[in-house]
Amino acid sequence: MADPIKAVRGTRDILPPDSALWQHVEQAARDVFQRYDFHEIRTPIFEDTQLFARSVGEETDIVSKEMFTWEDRPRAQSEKAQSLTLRPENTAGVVRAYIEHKLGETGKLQKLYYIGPQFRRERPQKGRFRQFYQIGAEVLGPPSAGSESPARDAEIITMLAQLLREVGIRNWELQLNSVGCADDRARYNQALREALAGVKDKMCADCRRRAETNPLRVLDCKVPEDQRIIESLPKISAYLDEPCREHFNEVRKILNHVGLRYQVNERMVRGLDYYTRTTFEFTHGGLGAQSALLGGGRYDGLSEGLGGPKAPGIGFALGLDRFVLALQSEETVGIPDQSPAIYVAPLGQGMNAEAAVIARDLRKQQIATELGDDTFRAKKSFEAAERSGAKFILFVGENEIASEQFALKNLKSGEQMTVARAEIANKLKS
RNA sequence: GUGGGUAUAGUUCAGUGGCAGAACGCCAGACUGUGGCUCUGGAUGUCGUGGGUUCGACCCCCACUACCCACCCCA
Repeated sequence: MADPIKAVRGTRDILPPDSALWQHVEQAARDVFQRYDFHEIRTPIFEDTQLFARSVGEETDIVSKEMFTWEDRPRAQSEKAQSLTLRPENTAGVVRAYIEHKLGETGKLQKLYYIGPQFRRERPQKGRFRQFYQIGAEVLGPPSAGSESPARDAEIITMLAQLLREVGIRNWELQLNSVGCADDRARYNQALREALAGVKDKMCADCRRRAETNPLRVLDCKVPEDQRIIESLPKISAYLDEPCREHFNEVRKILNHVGLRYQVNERMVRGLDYYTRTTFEFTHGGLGAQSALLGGGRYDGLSEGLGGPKAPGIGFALGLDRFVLALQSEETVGIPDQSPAIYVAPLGQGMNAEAAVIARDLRKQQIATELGDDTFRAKKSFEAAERSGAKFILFVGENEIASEQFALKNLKSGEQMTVARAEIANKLKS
């Protein structure tokens, strides 16, 4: 026999009953988004490779080594070959759609959310997959619509805290930072580079390398011996210009006022080039090394970088895979019960047809119903009913059909009653 | 891309250089209209793949593959 085909590395199947947990998170997100006036956008799963190169950044790990990219060969003389890429994140696609459909011309603030798979060709580990799922939201629009306001930053972060609460994740921490505008970051990068030149020889091998390639990454180092040196390096806050400083202060002021706990972490570094000003990350203790539950930030120059109008924005992406892991690590949250309310058991020859009518009618009345078949004895029906998780079992036999009175039994309590055909649904609802 | 760990029944896992195991689960019967208990019986399988050592390898050696964890990076 030929070798069976398996799911490719870094991909997986989400099976019942786990899929119920995924639906629970997705539903909670849609509910919260609705209340904050966010609306769903669905963008393509693959895009022109250039979209990600120009937004996420050519030099980032994501673009330089983690994308699934292929050449789409021309199929007619008139077609040109095009480099396509499975989306490694969704913000670029949303901003592309914003530009393409001239959403800025409406003058209205766009508040958009998405739910869907993303793809990065990384080595899989706990909480990290090659096909993974993100829920995200973006607020963007022309500055006249208020897109630049710190109120938007605070609103998004407040919404996330509410989402976490409603999903049932308790054990989280919020870290906040401002990376300033492009000029601020350039000056800070320069300052870091100079400061590191003197001390990097005393640091770990990774830091020595990062001091050259990407000084910001040094701040992320976890080697204990390096921490004192890192503490002595210049802080980003000292390099923010006045408008950026004020913006960040206002975000913090609002968050303080709504009573959200957070930590300013000047060492929090995010790996996408488009972030400006506010950046944030919610972390969770139950996730192993990949502790970031969700992350996001402001991207005031992204639209222009993609050839669009000025359209400041802020957004986030949360890792659905990691949300589910976090939920599973907090024992208080169980898998939602999706079992049927009733198991309809035909008893004896020729009862399948009668049972099918009853099951159809129950389902019409919004009762989740499982239907057996008449190859089973009564005992087998009970066993199948138990396995289905149904709370009730209904027997459909010759006696019942003749009398129009049905035996309805509560599988948990053992209580049994006789009910008329028309009353079955009512009994279940009561 | 680098490092470490693991690979035996549907699942969780024991195991020994000489017959392939347990628990749970599954199937059948006792028991063809009222179960959950019990009893009896049954099937669990390329011991990840390929090679080597050996009279003999699931076990020792080598290679490969897959999965897990970590680095890196991120959600």
